[in-house]
Amino acid sequence: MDFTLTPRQQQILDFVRRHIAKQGIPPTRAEITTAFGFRSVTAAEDHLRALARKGVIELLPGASRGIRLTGDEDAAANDGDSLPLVGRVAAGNPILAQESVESWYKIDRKLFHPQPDFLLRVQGWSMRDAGILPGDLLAVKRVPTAQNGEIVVARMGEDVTVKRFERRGDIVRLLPANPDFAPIRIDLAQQDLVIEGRAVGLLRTGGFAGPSPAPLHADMSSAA
Amino acid sequence: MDFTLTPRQQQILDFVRRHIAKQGIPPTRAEITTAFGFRSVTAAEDHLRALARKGVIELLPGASRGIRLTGDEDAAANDGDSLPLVGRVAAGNPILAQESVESWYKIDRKLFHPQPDFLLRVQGWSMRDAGILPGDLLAVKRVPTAQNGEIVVARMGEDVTVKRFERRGDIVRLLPANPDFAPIRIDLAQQDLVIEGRAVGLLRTGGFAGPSPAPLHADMSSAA
DNA sequence: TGGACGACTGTCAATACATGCAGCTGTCCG
DNA sequence: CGGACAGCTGCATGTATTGACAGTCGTCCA
Repeated sequence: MDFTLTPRQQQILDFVRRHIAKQGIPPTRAEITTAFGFRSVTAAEDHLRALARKGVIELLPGASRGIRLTGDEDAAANDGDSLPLVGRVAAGNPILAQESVESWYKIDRKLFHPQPDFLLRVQGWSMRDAGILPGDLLAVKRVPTAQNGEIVVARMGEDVTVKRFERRGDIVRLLPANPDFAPIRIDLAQQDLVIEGRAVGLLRTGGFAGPSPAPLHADMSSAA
Repeated sequence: MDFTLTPRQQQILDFVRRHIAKQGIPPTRAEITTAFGFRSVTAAEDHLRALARKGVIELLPGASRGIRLTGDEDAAANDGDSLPLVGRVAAGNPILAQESVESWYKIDRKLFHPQPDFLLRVQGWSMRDAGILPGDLLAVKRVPTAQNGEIVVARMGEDVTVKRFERRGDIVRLLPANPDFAPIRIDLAQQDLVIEGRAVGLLRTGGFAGPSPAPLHADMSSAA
C-alpha cells in the first residue's frame, strides 16, 4: 500500500484524525470544507477520495461521516507501547536482531501512520533540508521496497544510510536533502541495495542546541 | 451524576460502544433501530436521550451520528506518560487552558530533557533550518524567561510563534531559522512579550511527504 | 388511583450529507 | 506539445438523519 501523501493530503488526514480525536466522530465534507476555507465541498470530497485511493482511510458509501482510518497493520511482536532503538548494525545481520537493539523508547507507535517498527539514530547533516538532523531518532517502518520520493533507510553492505529514494529502471539514486552532499548512485545490476524501511516519523529529544544548528559542513541559512 | 442504567439502556450503550469500536463511527438512530429490531426510530431516540440525561453519552444537536461517549478516558491522561496537544490559543487565555487542549499524546515525557509540559503544532516554514517543519509537534517546557539562543514559544497578543530568542537590553529579537523570513524585533519598553516556554524536543508523526519538503516560499536548495 | 417513567409504534418536516457532473488552473513528465 | 494529476469552484439531486408530535402498554410508587 502506498502511503505517500501530498502535503495537502497530509493536512486533510491530520484534520480528520484530530476531528475524530476531539469530536469523537469523523468530519463531514462540509466540515472539512469550512475548516480549510474551501468554497466547494467537492474539494473535500476529492481529497477524501485521494486518501481512500492511497489506502490511509476508508470511505463507507452512503453513510454520513463514513470515514474510517485504516489503522494499518503492526509488525514485530511487542507491547505496542514502545519502540526499539536500533544502534550499530552489523553486516549481514537483520537490522532488528536482538544484538543491535540498544534500548527501548516508551512511545505509542500508534501515533505514527503507518506504525513504525523501530527507531534509528540519525547521523550527519545529509537530510537537513527534510528536517532530519543528527541525533534525531527516525521512526522507521520495515518495508522491503520503496516508492520514488520516499525517505528510506537503505543498506549497502555495512553502511546504513537515510536518503530520499529515486529509481529509474535499474538505476537507484539515494538523494540527500542537503546541497552539500552528493547523491549516491547505485546500479542494481551490479550492486546490492537493501531497503530496510521507510521513514514515517521523527523524534527529537535532545532539544535545540546552539544559536544556529551548528553545521558540521557548510553554512546553514545563508544559502542564498 | 447518576450512572445507573436500566438493562435495556445498558444494551443500547454497549451497542453504541461496539459500533464505534468496530465501525469507527457512532451509529445513527436508524442503525440502532434495525440492530434492536425496533419498528420506530423514536425508540432509539428515546434511549439515546435517556443515556444523555444520565450523562454517559453526549448528543451533538444537528450533527448526524452526533453521539459522544463521556467515558472518562481522560483518566489515562496526566499519568506523566502523556502530553497534551495545545491547539488554537485564545487571546488572554493561559496556553494550557482546558479548552485549548486538543488531545493527549502517549509519550513518556521523561524522554526529553528537560521534561516538556505540552506539545504545540508547528505552523509555517519559518524554523525550517532548525529542522522544525509545519505539522511537527513541538515539545515545550513552560518557562517564563529565556536565554539567548534558545528556541522559544512566544506570544504577542493573539499570535503564538516559535522562534529563536535573542535579547540585548530592552530589545528582543525573535529570529526565524529561514532566510525567507524576517526577524521580529520587540522593544520591551513599548510592547509586551510573553514567553510561553522553551522548545525541548520534537515529534513528527506525519511522515515525510512530497519529494521535497514542499516549500511555501523559496527554493529548498535541492530543487535543481 | 393517578402520576412518573421505561419502552415502545407511527408519521412527518427540515436539514445534514454524500455524491455526481462540468469546468478551471497549475505542475510535472515523457 | 499533450496528458495525467493535484487542487480547486459551482451547482444539483437524492438520500440519510435528526428531532418533534401524538399515542399505547406496563410497572413501580406515594
